[in-house]
This record gives sequence, structure tokens and C-alpha cells, in this order.
Amino acid sequence: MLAHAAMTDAPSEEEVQAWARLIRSSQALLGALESAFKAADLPPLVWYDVLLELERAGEAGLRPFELVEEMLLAQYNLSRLLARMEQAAVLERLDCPDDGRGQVVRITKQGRALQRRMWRVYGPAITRLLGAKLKPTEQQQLAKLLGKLLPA
Amino acid sequence: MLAHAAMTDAPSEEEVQAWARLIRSSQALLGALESAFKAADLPPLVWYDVLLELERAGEAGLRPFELVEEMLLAQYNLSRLLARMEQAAVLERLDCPDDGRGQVVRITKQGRALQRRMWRVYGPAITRLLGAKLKPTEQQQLAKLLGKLLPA
DNA sequence: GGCATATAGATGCGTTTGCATGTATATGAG
DNA sequence: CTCATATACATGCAAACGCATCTATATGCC
Repeated sequence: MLAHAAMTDAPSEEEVQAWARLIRSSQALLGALESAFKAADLPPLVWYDVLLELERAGEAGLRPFELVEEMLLAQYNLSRLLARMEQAAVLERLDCPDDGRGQVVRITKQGRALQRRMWRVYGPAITRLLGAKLKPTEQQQLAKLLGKLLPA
Repeated sequence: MLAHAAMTDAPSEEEVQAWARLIRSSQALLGALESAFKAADLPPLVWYDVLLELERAGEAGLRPFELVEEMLLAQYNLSRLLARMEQAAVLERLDCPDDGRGQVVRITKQGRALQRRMWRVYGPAITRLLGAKLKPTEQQQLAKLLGKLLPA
């Protein structure tokens, strides 16, 4: 998948291998998960992420810009995603009382229902794709290592 | 990013955390890499992957279906990707002598040049995003753990 | 207050993706 | 040889994405 000999300041074999496997495995697992959602006639993963954030935010809801910050999603993509999800009645967008430019997004009852239905696919998929392949110790190791890659 | 209490057969905390970090970190790193390509006026990562496979295949080239098997890419996406890349003259598609339905794809001189230009961005990005964050031992650990997730 | 600048969110437009299906050649059964 | 089926690749169409930009409101400076 990678590697390219003879190049000054090239990354080491170890770096490249770790990189390649990170990309490959995440793609493979994500692909499998999205397939599972589709097979169950459910929307894509990003819907679950939004619903989860909103569910956690509770009655107060969240501002779209907060969602942009928490999720790895471009502003214009979130804008249109929220429009689709509102269309599906899984969330509602209210005018923000404190800021005339903004809005507050809140999960609906149907949203919570969808979240639960998605989790019934998501949870088992995690177990099948990751939990079944790594011992608990290894899961912790992996999480720890990946954590070091995270913020920047 | 995940977790959802009270659900039978729910994955464990460790599973969920490892999963979440895998998704998040790969997204973050991939995003940073793609940004680096764009900033350097280079095409997206998938172009590099194709060029690398073709470069490895040498004069003999590769059949599109072989690329589909090696890369994690849908057939119709590859078909159009190859069309764009042919348009950019970084590869050529020849009728396959052995199979009238098929074709043989070969990297061009310009393709090799592009591959090198991309690697000049890619290599340092790997070092910056992964190599600088993990010690060599950790890189090997990570690769090993991710390897267990791979085939299925 | 008045104006320059920053921030929240939406949107037009071109590109890419996903899905279903289409076309053409290959392969195997009889 | 013929026909049914399978495989290789392409493509029409709709949905989603990326980019640049737009509108509207907020904020800070004078």
C-alpha cells in the first residue's frame, strides 16, 4: 500500500506500516459498518454521531457550530446534514433566542428511537469487528496508542 | 463519540473506546493528509494508491479488477477514477490482448513523476502525523494490533 | 450611534460517490 | 455449435461533497 525506497527523509518502515494499517483497517471496518447500516435500512454512521451528541446535550440542544467543533465535519456539510435530518424529523431546529444568527438543534422522540435502532446494529458491529479480534488488554493498548495520535 | 448505557449485549467500554479512537484518529490523520495534498496542488490520496500499485506492477500493468481487489474501492468508482487519471495522462488504458472485455492499465512517465511529487508530501506527512507521535516500539505495537483487525 | 470586522449559518455550482443497470465478451453445459 | 450464465467494465441518475460565496446578525472601535 505504501513504501517508496530511495528517498531522503523518508519515513521509516515502522511508520509506514503503522500508517498503512491504520488507514486500511479503519476503511475496512467503517465500510463493514456502513454496509451493516444499509442492510438494516438505516442511515449512515454520521447520523448516529449527530444523534448521540444531541441526545447527550439533552433539552438544551446544541448550536450547529458546537457540533462542527465536536465532530469532524465541515460547516457546510453539517448544515445540509441537519436539513436532511430535520426533514426526517429526527431533530428540530429552533431559532436561537440569544443569537439572531444562530439556531438550536434538539433531538426529537423519533430521533431517540432512531438512535436506539442504529445502536442495535452499531454495538454488535463493534463487537464483531473489533471486540472479537482483540483481547481486552489489547483493546486498551490500541486505544492508548491511538490516543497519542489524536489531538495534534 | 460513542457509548450508550443500558443495552444488552452492548460492547464493553474498552471496545468502544478503541473503536472510537480508531475512527477519530484515522479521520483526523486522513483529513490532514488530504489537506496537505491540496495545499500542494496535488490530487487526493487515492491517486497515489493507484499510482503505487501500477508502479509496482511495472510494464505488465494491471487489470482494473485486480486494482479493485487490492484497493478498497468499488468497481464503478475505480472505473471513473481511471478515466480521470487517464485524462490527466498519468496512466494509459490499453485493450487487453487476452480478454476482449478487459483492459490493461499502465503507469506513464508523467504518472511516475506525479507519484514522486506526491510522495514528497506524503512521506513527511506520515512522519509528522504518526512518526513524531509514537516511538518506534509503539509504531510496531500499533501495526501489530491493527493487523489483527484486518482480514476479517 | 456609525462603521469595520468577525461569526453563524445557508447555498449555487461543479465534482465525486452510490446504486442500479447496461453492454460486451468469456465460459461451461448440453 | 448454442444457449445460459458469469465476468469485466461503463454509465445514467440521484444524492452527497467541496469550494467559494452570500446573507444576516454580532461585536468592537471610534
